[in-house]
Amino acid sequence: MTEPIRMTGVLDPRDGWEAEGCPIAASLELVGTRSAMLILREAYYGATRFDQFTARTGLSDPVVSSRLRELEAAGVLAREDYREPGQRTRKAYRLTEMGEDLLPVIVALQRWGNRWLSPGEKGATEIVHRGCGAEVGVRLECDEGHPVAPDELDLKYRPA
Amino acid sequence: MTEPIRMTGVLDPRDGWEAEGCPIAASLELVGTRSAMLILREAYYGATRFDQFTARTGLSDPVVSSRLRELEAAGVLAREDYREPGQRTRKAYRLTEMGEDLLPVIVALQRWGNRWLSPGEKGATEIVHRGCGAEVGVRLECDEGHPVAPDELDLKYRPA
DNA sequence: CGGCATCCTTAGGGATACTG
DNA sequence: CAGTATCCCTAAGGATGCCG
Repeated sequence: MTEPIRMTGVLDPRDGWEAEGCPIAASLELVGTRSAMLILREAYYGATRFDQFTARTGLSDPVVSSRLRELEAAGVLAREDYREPGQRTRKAYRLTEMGEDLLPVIVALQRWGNRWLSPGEKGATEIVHRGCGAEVGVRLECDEGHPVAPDELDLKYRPA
Repeated sequence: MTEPIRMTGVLDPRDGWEAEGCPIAASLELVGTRSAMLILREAYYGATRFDQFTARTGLSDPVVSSRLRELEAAGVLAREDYREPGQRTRKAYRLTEMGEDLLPVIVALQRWGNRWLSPGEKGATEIVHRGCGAEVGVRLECDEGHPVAPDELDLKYRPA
């Protein structure tokens, strides 16, 4: 065990972040459920139709129905009609830019689960770099393009 | 909206990943609750004592108690006694290596929430690179050190 | 201060059945 | 195929109270 990551720059811990202002809490309100995450996982894996989501997640119809509508309302998914030549109209759920931007969260969870919770290497999946074949993870980087170590983080609070 | 991220390399979608083998699902079993994430957030922000976790997360005592024990049992946190000179013994919860390794998940959620859910810029927090001051996010990278674009991902299934 | 036991409420989620 | 409505069960979480 190493030293805990230290974040500075907040005067009083009670000043604000634990409330609704916290973007982490806000994110969790929307995608913090198991069902939402599993549906997003399948969206990244290429699912677009209702029955694909139910079959591949193992979630029940009503749950998938609710989550899809919530995610659509929030702007994470977009529902569109599409018609292949000679086929009838179908519904497709596609990731929006907002939805795609969540990919690192899923990749980070995947990587962490594989590293620390893998039930004896069996039956697990791996996300790899196409071509290169190496497993893909996630790395801290600031908007200036610098790689960031865990102990170089500051927490900044923007008061209202 | 752009094209969905495509993952290839799995023959039959039903072949395995949706079940217990999925490391994402496994991760969610452990840290997929709001309370677990908020407690981890505070651990990264420097909290170590019981009352810090309750005060800063707004969670009730019993919930904090349960989550702390679960996270400790799983190896994410370690409980240790410490004694400052002249003080009585106190309990401290510290992140293990396994726990620190989850940091990218929290940072990714924070960044996503800030970008897409920000409630009007007010009262929110930001994680910045110390010194440089730029906001910190997360970036896909493979074990070979290559930066990875979202459309360069392959899903690999390792059967039992 | 640092918790756990108890009780209660609500949100997550499954089963079944029904509609366009 | 693509859902919705209803019903029910379980897990998440708050309030209160007690105890070392």
